[in-house]
Amino acid sequence: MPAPPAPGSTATGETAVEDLARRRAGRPVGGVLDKSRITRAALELVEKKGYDGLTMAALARALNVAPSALYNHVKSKRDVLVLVEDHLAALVDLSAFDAEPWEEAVRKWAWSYRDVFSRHTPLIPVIAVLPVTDAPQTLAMYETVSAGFRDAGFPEERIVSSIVALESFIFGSAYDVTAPADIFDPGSMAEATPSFTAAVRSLAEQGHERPADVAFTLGLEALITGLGTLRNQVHQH
Amino acid sequence: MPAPPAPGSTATGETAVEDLARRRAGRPVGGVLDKSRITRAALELVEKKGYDGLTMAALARALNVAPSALYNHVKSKRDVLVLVEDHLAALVDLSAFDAEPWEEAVRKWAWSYRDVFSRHTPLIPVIAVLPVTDAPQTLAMYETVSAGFRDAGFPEERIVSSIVALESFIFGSAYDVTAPADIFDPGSMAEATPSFTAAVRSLAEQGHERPADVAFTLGLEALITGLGTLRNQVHQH
DNA sequence: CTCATAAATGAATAGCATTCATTTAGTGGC
DNA sequence: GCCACTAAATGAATGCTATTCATTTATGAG
Repeated sequence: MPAPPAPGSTATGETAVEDLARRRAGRPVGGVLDKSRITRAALELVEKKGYDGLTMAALARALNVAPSALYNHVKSKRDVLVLVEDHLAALVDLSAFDAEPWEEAVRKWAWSYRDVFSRHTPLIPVIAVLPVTDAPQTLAMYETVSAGFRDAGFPEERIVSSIVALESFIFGSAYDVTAPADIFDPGSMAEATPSFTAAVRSLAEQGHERPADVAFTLGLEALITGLGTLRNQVHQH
Repeated sequence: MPAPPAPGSTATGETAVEDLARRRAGRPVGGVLDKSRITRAALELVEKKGYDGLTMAALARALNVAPSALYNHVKSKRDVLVLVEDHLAALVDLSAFDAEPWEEAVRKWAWSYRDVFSRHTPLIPVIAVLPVTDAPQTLAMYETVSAGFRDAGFPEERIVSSIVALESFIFGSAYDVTAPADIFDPGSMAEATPSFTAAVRSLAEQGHERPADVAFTLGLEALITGLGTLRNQVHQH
């Protein structure tokens, strides 16, 4: 039976011990795989070719390896997506939970979270149902955010639900960013939909911001205000 | 050049004229395709075998037809998904926009919308970036909801953004419904994440409702309250 | 009766994730 | 210094997938 992940293991599942052993082995350049290298290559591939270009074959090719070799390190393509997701989770800005008031901390976290995953929407169906155990960096994010909610005076039993509500809004909003600009143009159906057509036109006329940003601001501020009323005490500092 | 869709065309793109012509043709049972039949078969297939079972081959088989025959009626599999999506949009409950106050109308719409698509999450990436022109029933839903917001006193230029914000929350929440029950179990990482672990435990202890429903209620009520403040007049009736 | 057209066929293509028996190479034990 | 064990790579093969295309079939109009 394999030992549980060592406490010092990184997000990609590599331990310092394994790494050292590998280094001592003195293998020539290229051809040697590990989860960290797979993650890095997958991310580069996605940035270069998009998620359609992220295939097991292409990933293997980028690593100078046969496709089947990948399966010694991940058990499916989904595993690769999880590795990428967890790497991205570490990029989400949590700094405001240190010093700033709850409202501002949530605001910065949410915007950063949305921005990161709006460039990686194919991961959203994966994250949304991903057990936190499989994604240590994502779990670390939840820990920081949970602590922020607790310190802000949220009752313990409402913290997870509040975070889930925000996260749901964030995931949905990440899609909006990638939607085509004319997604709401009713075209030839305009006469049949007068109220909607007028509303779309009205937004277009005075909108200078990106429409997705307007909606995100609107929803996020509503959520911050609404969820904020759950607090039973003010964050002192 | 083909004529634009007739005014009387249905959600599935069939006209009464075409239908009549087909009926007069008196073809034997089975083997004859149209968008309506394709949509119906796709929906049945999804309900029986899930979205993994919805392949062009399986769909053709259900219709007693060669896979390539489908491409005379849809130009890609995505088109099939759009047909299904638009059929589902017609199932969303809009009745409360007739008589009930704005808050209650939005509440019923949102719950219904989430429930319908929580059983069809693979469609979410498709809907989220789908031009409304391609989905008449979906567009009809937007018209009803827009009119409801207008009548409730929303300024015209904020209506679309408010709906988008709600929709984003709804799509994200639809994923939550399908998530495994133990998705937040920190497992062996519990000691490393004390705040989060305590919050998860606290929710589990007193939760009788489905966790996804608690989060949805929390977020939805916050959004209704928050967005409601945009109104400059009360809905009289 | 003829012709144009819509719609179905079946074969072929290219790509996909994944499996498996086999080979290679490097490490720890003796 | 050899032997055995194991981790990791290979390359071929499998069974899917959506999609295309030249060809055939059938239907209704003129």
